[in-house]
Amino acid sequence: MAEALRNQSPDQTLAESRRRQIFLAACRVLARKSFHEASVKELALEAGIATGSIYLYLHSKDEILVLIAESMVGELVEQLPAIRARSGGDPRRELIEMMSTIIDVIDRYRDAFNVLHHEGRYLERRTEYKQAIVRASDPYRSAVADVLRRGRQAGVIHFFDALSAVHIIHMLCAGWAMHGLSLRGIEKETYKREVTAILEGRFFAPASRNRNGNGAAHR
Amino acid sequence: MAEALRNQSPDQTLAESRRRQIFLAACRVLARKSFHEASVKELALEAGIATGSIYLYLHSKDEILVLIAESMVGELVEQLPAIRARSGGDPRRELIEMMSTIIDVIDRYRDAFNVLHHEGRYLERRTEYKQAIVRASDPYRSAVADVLRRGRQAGVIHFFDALSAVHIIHMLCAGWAMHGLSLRGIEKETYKREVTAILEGRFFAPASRNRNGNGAAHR
Amino acid sequence: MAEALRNQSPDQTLAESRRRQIFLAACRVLARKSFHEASVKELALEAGIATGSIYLYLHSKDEILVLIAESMVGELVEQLPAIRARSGGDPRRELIEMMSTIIDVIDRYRDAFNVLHHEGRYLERRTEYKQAIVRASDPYRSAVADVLRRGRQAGVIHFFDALSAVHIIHMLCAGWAMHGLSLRGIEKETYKREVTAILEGRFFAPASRNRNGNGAAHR
Amino acid sequence: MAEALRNQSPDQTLAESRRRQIFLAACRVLARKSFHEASVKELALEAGIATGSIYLYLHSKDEILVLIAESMVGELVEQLPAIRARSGGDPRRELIEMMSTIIDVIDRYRDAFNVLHHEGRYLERRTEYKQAIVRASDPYRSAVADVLRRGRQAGVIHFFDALSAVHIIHMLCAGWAMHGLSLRGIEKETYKREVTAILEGRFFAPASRNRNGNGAAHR
DNA sequence: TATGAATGAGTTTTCATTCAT
DNA sequence: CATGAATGAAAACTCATTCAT
Repeated sequence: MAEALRNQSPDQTLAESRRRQIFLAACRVLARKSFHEASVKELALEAGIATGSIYLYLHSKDEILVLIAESMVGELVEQLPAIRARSGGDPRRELIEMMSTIIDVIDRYRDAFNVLHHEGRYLERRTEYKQAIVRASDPYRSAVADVLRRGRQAGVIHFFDALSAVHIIHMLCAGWAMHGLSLRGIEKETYKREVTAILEGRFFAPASRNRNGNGAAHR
Repeated sequence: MAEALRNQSPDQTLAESRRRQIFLAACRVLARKSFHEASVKELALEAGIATGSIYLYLHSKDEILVLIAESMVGELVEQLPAIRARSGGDPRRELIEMMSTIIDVIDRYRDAFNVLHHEGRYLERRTEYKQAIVRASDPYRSAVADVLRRGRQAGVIHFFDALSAVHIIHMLCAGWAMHGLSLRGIEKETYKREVTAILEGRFFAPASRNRNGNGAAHR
Repeated sequence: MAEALRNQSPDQTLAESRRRQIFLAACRVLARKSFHEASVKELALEAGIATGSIYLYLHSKDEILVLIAESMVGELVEQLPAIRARSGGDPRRELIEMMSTIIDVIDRYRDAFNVLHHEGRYLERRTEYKQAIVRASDPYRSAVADVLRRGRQAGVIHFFDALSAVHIIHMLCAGWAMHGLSLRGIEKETYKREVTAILEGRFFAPASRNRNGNGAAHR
Repeated sequence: MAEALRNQSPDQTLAESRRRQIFLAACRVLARKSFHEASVKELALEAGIATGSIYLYLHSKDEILVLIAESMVGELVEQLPAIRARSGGDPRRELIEMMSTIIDVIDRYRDAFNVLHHEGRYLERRTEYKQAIVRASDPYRSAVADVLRRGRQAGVIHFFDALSAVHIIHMLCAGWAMHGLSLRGIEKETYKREVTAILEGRFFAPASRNRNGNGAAHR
């Protein structure tokens, strides 16, 4: 790593490490309170820096949302090559594995993810942030879209509309983070298995087979 | 209508109609700004009443979230008997129709729904609101859980874990409201068709057919 | 006065009286500290209202400057008809009397005037305030410009450029408020007499009389 | 120049040159924003040094005001001997020439002058700065007072009170810097001519000549 | 019931100044 | 001498809530 940093100015390194510090602090604080309940003062305190120091690394409180997007997408993207390698060329397997990884990342930063998911919608409407948000989340959207496209080309994934399909995949992953009391106590692996089964077509019994009365869950 | 109200005290009638006024005003305001950007003053103005009058019908600003939950769930529940009647006894058809209706309601109050979905999580943590939120959303959760249970009993719907399944169904519906820029321009019906196809098992090609390279989308 | 207010809504009356309260408080506070040293909190406290209440009657702290301009110009304008009546139709006398009154008003709100004079320059550069400042000070500028114009027409006041002349008259009045330590102890009437003498042409001895060595001050 | 500096320690030379750098930077910045809007960071940046380095040459931000006073008065004082020489012994001519030079200096550093003129009043009240401000501006005050005194002795300049007279002369010069929108477009020379004419007694027509209806501007 | 002026705690953000390097 | 990251106090402004009318 020392090697990787050799090309960066010390300032850039410092800034990056401080931004990481702030991101992790935000995740901890957002587990306790909403974005609007959490004051900059509290975020800074949790990050171990002075209130004003936040503004050396961020232009505004709202930019924390951009920081969250960048950090989470970054962690996902890092793992994409390994996922692809593991999938043995089957886009279906690649999609399932990718979703599993997405759920893992979302689970790791669950509360920050929820905040980003909701508040990001308002940020997108403001011209100053729109570009930053889109740029930050693009690698994620693209990766999912790409697997789906390859799956369709190979004839193993079927969908009508690519944008809708990407969004639905996203919602199935996001779902893990978004339950309130209703999913309390469910294991993450249970959730993953359920989602996988749906995508693999085991949710509804086939109409033709219905008469057989084959009621065994998930053949 | 005068007849329908005859059993209620005049006070309850007025209160109900004012709450409806406030709910509809909140929907309009929340289309423009987030819950925290929208002030009570603005909500009252939009509802055509004085700032202070809000507190005659609501205990606090946060209670607007409870009001939103009650109003939306109420509108869904009204239609459940008709859906059931239309489904001809097939829980699969009933589920698809129910989801279509849920998406319609969510679409009608899209912004209020998003706010409720996000902020509700924080409300649930506060003991004063927990009960109210759960009570308000229970008819919705129950209705979905019930169809799934009947579908499983009939052997036509398969899932491992009931809570997860209910939640996933919810997320697939909620997904329609939660897209930001990414789904701009997609028709609601396109989205519904995509979701239905996934539940009906047409998303992944069956493993056996994979080798054939059958690339036709959605057989 | 009760009669004069009969046409105004109570709200307008309340707002006007609160604005007067704030203006007078600002004058007192600005005698102690500069505009930037004086916080809104302190201004409100001095006016006997809560911090936030300032914003019920003013859009921003900067609008206090507009309020000062309006209040001071208002007090001057009230007296213009009487001055004119007293002047017996001689624009020279009218100008001298008008300047005396201006100096009196400036003296009454000396510190507020200094602040307005300085900070107003920055306010003028901001489009949101430019119009308000110009509108507020226009009656003052116009009144001075008008006397000068009439004096020139009557052949009793001589100047090259009207704008410069108005500004110089203003500076001679403003001068009374702007001394720091240097004029400490001088009487206002002494200052007025000095200014009057200059305008009446007694400052420089006429070139022809120079040789006489007539050193008597102000023949 | 190397010769001229031979007597100074190298430190003083560096400090002097840095202070000049800072003064000129302040003039540029104060043309854009007020003293309170201009941050030390911006002043340092404009001067081409680091933020913290300002404090090697100045004890505080407020001391910039003292620096401005010293620098401007210094530039005026340099030219006093030449003015005196040119005036041929007539204090009236000397005063007019001195005012012309003062207006030139003020015009050169117009924005810095305005800031000094206003903020200086608050600095004078603080014991730590009072002496410095008085010491810095004294050569200016004294020079004007001296010409007036000589003019009075020679019987060619008439005034009642010396302090008032000095202040009025100052205000007439300062006036050039202090116009806002009202004097936009007026030439400096027009302004000087107007001021000179007033001091030379051509502003009001003599009472005796009034009847003649002599309306020619400035005989 | 209805109003909306009043409150003051709490928010985000800025910035003069310090000090380790 | 020079730097600029770090500090934390203080500022302007907002707004949920109350209450006299």
